[in-house]
Amino acid sequence: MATTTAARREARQGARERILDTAYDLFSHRGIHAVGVDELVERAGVAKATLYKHFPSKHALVLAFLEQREQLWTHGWVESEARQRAATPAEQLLAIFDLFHEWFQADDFEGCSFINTLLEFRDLDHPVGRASADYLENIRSVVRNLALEADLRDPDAFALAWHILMKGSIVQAAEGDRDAAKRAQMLGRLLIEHHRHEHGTAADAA
Amino acid sequence: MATTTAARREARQGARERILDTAYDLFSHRGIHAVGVDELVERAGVAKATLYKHFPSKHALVLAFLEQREQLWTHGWVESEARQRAATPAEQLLAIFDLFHEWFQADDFEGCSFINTLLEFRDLDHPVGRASADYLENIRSVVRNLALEADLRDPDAFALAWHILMKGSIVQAAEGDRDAAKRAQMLGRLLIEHHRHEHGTAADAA
DNA sequence: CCCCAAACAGACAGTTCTGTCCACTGCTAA
DNA sequence: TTAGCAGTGGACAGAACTGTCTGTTTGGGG
Repeated sequence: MATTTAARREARQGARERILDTAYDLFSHRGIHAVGVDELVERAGVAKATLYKHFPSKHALVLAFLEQREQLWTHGWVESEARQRAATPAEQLLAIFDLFHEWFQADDFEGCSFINTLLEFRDLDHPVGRASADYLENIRSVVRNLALEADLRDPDAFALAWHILMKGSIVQAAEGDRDAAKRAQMLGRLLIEHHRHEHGTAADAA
Repeated sequence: MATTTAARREARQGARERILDTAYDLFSHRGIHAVGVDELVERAGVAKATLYKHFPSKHALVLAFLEQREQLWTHGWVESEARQRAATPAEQLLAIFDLFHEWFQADDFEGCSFINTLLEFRDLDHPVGRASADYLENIRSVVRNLALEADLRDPDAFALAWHILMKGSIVQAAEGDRDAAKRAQMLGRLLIEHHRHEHGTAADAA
């Protein structure tokens, strides 16, 4: 009953994909340690030995999940949607928070898997923690590129500050604040204004 | 060797305190699930039965830890230090990020236990997740009071936005950005300016 | 037709975790 | 002196976890 014939046929033509897709669903919504290998293989309709043939360990599967998350979330969703939804780079940056606003309304809102996984492992030396931090850095890279295109002053500092807004709003959404994206967007407007070239870098007085 | 006679004498005059202190250290630095009861009782120099006499379960101990965290961190550190370090309420708000800056330089930086625990349990219905979210709300309450004293416009919205900066900078510090507090402070200045009464609430144009 | 590679189910080892229990010890107060 | 109480150390049950292994099934290419 757990694995129907149909599921099996599916499995035949891509056990690895089924495993990775299932891992994506489970890991992103419930975290790493809360999902056991037994549950994972059952949900994927796959034998345990098959999982361990495709992935040498659970950690290796976690790394593959994070890579998938970057493809689907960072690039496939945030970057591409933000670029499509607005005309100018500055508006594209702000559009990130329009996306977030829709995301935060979801009942099964899962948060940022890179933040979640990093805090779950809490060790930048561990391969999984390291990978999480690296993928977060790649998000900043997307932001930095938009900042460059928008001709903003000091794109590196801008991206770091902008990312604080992104992460802060995501964590706040996990707390239950459905309007967190709107607040972050307002702050984003102030930040963009602050990084306009016309804007002086000089002292803001005491 | 694990429990010296001195440790034992200590235990005698306050086993509960020793357990809670040890839980505070271990849970705040390594998270909840990563710390087992066996390790905890050994580090506390206490018998397992003693722990379960004072706390009916590990979850109950986690709740006591979170309460302790609010006392020591939220009120005993953030609130009281911020109020002492500056004269005006607006400067006291900004002083929060001076505190954070010092905090972020620590080699054993542990992050915000309320965020960490909330994301670890990822369930606002679970008592531990609920408590974490509640304690985060209490942090906002501290911010809101300072905003009121600073006579800022819409203290509730201000506190929510300000908290995004606090949490975002903490997560970014966990990634390794030691200057995250400075960036958040700069955003904080913009936010305070935006909430000054003289500042118009009216449309910011399209 | 038949063989082989891939996937199957599921038992198993070994560890780790929470929580319970029991017999023993030492201090303190009546 | 003695009774009570708080704590000790360690064994134990029961569950859950990762990873291994055995033997079986199945479908497609030579």
